[in-house]
Amino acid sequence: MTETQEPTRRDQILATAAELFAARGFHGVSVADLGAACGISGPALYKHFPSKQAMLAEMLVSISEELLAVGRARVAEAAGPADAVRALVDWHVEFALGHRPLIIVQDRDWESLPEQAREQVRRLQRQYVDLLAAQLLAQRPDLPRAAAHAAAQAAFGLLNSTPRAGHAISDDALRTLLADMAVAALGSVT
Amino acid sequence: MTETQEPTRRDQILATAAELFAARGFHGVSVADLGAACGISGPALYKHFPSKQAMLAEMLVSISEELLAVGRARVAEAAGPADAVRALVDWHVEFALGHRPLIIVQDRDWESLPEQAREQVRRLQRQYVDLLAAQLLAQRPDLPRAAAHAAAQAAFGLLNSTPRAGHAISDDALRTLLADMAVAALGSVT
DNA sequence: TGAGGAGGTTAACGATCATTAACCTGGCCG
DNA sequence: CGGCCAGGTTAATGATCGTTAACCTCCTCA
Repeated sequence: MTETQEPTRRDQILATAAELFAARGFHGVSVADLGAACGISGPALYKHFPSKQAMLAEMLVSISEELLAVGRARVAEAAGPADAVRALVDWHVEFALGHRPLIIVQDRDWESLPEQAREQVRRLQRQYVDLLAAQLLAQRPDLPRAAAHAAAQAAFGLLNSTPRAGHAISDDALRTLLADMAVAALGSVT
Repeated sequence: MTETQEPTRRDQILATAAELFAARGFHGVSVADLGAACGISGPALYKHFPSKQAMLAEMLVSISEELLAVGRARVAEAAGPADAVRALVDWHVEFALGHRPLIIVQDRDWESLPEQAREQVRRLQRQYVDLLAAQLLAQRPDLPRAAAHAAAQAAFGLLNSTPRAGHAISDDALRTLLADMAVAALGSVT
């Protein structure tokens, strides 16, 4: 019952789609390209997804949901605000390093989503940023809310620079480098 | 001789193009849209630019050149590495706040550039990041080059989160918030 | 056995777009 | 005066692309 599901065909398609979208942009990949990369061709994708936009929507909604859900769980487990900040940063950098293409697509191509999914993703992302902002406010109650929100957003901007980086540095080194930088940046907010 | 040139028609077109590209993405703006936003219509743009891609190229190459040139000047004026880091961060945040659309377009749509311009922008951006990385290395000679480079890139990722922020916070407050965060983040790199 | 659906295929359609063609117009200069 | 050219216009072109249609072929299972 709790065994891990083997990856379905849809998941494989989504994974290669994420890589192609990350590399060339949503509009830079045709369904023919995408099909070819999956070993099938063009219109066969429509047996699995109703449209090209639906693929983008599915991948972006699901990662936004996962980021938020796990983020909330980590905050709940934390001993206090400082602990929670560290936990959120660690979670985000762990996710970003493990899913580089998705991170790239999420902050480059979210505007190509259909209206409904775009709103959903925006709402999830906003809740996710607010999760971090709330911990900053818990630490420094006199911090203006707008400043806390901007600081949280800036921290994620730092962490999301990850996937664009070359591979001249090991993942482990990059992980601690980025996490330390983000925590230091957030610590400087008064 | 040294008087400031009045903005030419081309510049006005580039400015509105930057705003439209930032709002909807390079592929999300048709030449008809862009013409309409300029008060002329569609093909008239070809009296000023040889192609739509050429507009993108001109704006991205020129801002990359300006960022690098001024960045070098600020470093040259600086008293030492720590001073240079602060100067580079201040310069970048000043530029980013003053040219939000260009910053958005630069890191979202640079892949839509024609081959030649893309290489040129990549080279300029790399030199710009190296400018900051070099100051970090001057401060901490035993820092691995790859780590310095990654740290510099992360700092710019933080600063470039600026333009996407809502306007709930004043530009002045945002300027110092981001600059302090970036400096703190860079200071944490050992 | 044989019906049916899941998952392919290729061909065609319709829309959108960047770009070009062909043409117009008003102001500047010889 | 008269021609030219900078800077517009609208209409046509050609390519690309997402999507649909029509058809095929196993595999499953009653």
